[in-house]
Amino acid sequence: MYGAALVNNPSTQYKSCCFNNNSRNAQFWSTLTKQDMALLNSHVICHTYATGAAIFMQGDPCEGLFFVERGLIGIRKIDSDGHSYLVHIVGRGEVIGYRPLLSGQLHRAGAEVIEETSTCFVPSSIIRQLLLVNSDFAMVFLEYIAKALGEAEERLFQMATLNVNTRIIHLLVRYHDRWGKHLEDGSVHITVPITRDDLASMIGAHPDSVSRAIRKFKSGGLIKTDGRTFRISEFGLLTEYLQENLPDHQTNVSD
Amino acid sequence: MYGAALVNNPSTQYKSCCFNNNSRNAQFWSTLTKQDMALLNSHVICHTYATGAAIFMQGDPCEGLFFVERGLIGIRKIDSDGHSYLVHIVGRGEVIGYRPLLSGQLHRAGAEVIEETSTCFVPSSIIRQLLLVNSDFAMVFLEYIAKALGEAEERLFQMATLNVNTRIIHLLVRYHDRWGKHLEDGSVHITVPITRDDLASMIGAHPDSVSRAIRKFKSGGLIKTDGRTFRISEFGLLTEYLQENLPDHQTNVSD
DNA sequence: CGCCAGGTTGATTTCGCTCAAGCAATGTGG
DNA sequence: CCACATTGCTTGAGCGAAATCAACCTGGCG
Repeated sequence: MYGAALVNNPSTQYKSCCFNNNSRNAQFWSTLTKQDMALLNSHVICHTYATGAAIFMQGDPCEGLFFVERGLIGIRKIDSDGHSYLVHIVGRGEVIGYRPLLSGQLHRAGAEVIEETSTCFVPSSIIRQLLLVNSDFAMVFLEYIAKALGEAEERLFQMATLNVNTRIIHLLVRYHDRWGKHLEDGSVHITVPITRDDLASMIGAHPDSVSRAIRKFKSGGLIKTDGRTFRISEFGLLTEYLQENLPDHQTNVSD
Repeated sequence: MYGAALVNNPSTQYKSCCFNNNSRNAQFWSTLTKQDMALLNSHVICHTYATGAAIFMQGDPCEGLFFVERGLIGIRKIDSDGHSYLVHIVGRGEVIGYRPLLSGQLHRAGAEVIEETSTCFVPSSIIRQLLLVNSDFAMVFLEYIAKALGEAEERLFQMATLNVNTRIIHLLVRYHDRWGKHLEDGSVHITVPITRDDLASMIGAHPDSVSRAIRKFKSGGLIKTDGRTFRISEFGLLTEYLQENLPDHQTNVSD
């Protein structure tokens, strides 16, 4: 499941799989020179994981960084009583493992595959080397992590000030922006294949409450559901809900 | 209140105030070369703010970074209805403004002075220049922001899973670690001069609930209070509380 | 003195958690 | 192919934590 392990398993290795110029990768790797790219490509280990596979485990030391070429990954935290919380969902074009890599800490959560995923693993030492020799690359990284920090703080603020219903709507809006499939009839389908339990843990609520909230939204005509697919016919209704239904008089500020 | 403004006000300027080798600064600036330091010192603007002053306002563009030489600063967010939330307290040796600087976003919260504060302001352009020419400096910055991200995610997790009482204890523990004054009798005094309302907003609760929780802790012998000072005679009692009183079966994991 | 902001407390209501039951879809073994 | 277990999800009823509302207390301060 690990870079280190993969090195010893030639059958899983193939290189240079993702560092060509595809648009989502560009953001991250565009600053690399030919030499940098050569270094990267000589150490990258690409691998495809089946649904359910573990990419790394909570508590593991961080061996490097995984660039997500394709697929969907869940970042999960488990507490001492075995309760499990999904804290992030990571998809195509994103990177995981950078926080522990840069802070020198252990993985504080595990990564598991939600949908078949192809990743490009780059060992910590190579990333550090690239950061040191290529300052533009370091700047891109700084910007990336600064934005991640902004998002985390925004979520923190929402968790502190919004009630369950509103948090669900916010989650739906985020899902919509990231994974919404716009159909010809103007409606949007969002399919995120996680259980209600995981969905609930993402917003800090219990599955029962989520169920009730969703029922309410359905009866209110905000959404339709079919299993794990949400259908939104009019996106405006969601944002309208946030405007009208200010549980603590909340609205988004200055961003 | 601003770097830009300060430039036009010679009376408030004085330079090279903080970039000598004092231990808390070391973390951040130790990687700078003499040339870097010269550049930094030729552009740094140091200033002392009185209690209540605004260092920057929510929604402002980010002009640079403030290194906190001394004092205490509150980071405050205000929503569209005028509700105010204290989201951070920043003290000596810490830095504010780096997130919007690096992400290229506006300030999403304002900074106000809680206790008389001396800051060293460095314009964005200089920081960016230093990050580009000195890769060790960039690495220190990456590590700093990665740790900040880790803390934000930890708080997010706690906000989602812990009840009000436990969140207060966690806040007290954090205060203890950062600002606890250890007295000769073994007790620890924590004085953070913010209102109960601000304290409540920091943990996502209402002042009434905080009041009740504190009363409970007092009657349970966990803490004593005198205005805005908390007295902790035995720190172990706090951590014990967290162990025994697992509202959602929580304990800290893997960190 | 009266006023006001900050703080505490009590009474009441609301929200969301807990627990338990039921249901549909899927899987499994006879 | 059916009986049965399992898993994911929903729903209802009851309860507890925390918000809300209102009263009151205290210490500055004009």
